[in-house]
Amino acid sequence: MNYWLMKTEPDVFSLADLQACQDQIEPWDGIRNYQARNFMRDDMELGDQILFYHSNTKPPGVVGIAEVASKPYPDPTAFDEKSNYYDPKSDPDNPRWVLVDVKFKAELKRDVPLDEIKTIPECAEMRLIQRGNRLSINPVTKAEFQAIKKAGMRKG
DNA sequence: GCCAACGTTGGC
DNA sequence: GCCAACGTTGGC
Repeated sequence: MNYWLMKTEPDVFSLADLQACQDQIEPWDGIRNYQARNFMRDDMELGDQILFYHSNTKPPGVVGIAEVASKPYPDPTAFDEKSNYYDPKSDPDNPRWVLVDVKFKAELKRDVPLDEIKTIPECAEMRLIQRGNRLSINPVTKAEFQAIKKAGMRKG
C-alpha cells in the first residue's frame, strides 16, 4: 500500500466533480510530466490512498481522500486531436502518456490548507511544502497521509 | 496578475 | 550534449 498526493485545479476538476462521476471513478487524464507519469506507471497499485489537493485556490489545500482504482493504461486524451491534452508525438502503438483511474473515497470534514500542513510536524519533509515544488503527483509517507487525514477529520 | 522555479524544446 | 528560449505551475 502506497500513499500519494495529487493536485488538481478545482476549476478544471474538483473533488465534487469526482464525487459526481459515474461510480465516482474517473481517469486522471492530462498528466504531461514524465516524473508524474512514472509514478502512475511504475509505482501506483490498486487501492493506494490519495490525498486530493486543490491548487490555485484560496487557500490551496487537501480537501478529500481518493484511491487508485485501476492499473495504469494509456491516456486516451493524448490521441484525441480535439483534446486540450492532445500530444501528436504520442504514438498509439507506443503510448507516451499513461494514467490510472481514481475513485472518490471521502470528503474531509474540514479542508487542511497548505499553511496548516506546513505546521504539522509529521509533514515537515513533504515535497509539497518545499520551495519550487511543481510536481502534480507526489508520493507521501503513511505518517504524512495519516497526519493530514486526522487534521481533516477533526472538528473546527 | 506577478513572478520564481523548473521542465521541455531545439539549434548548434 | 550544452544551453538559451520558452512554456507552465502554482503560491502569493
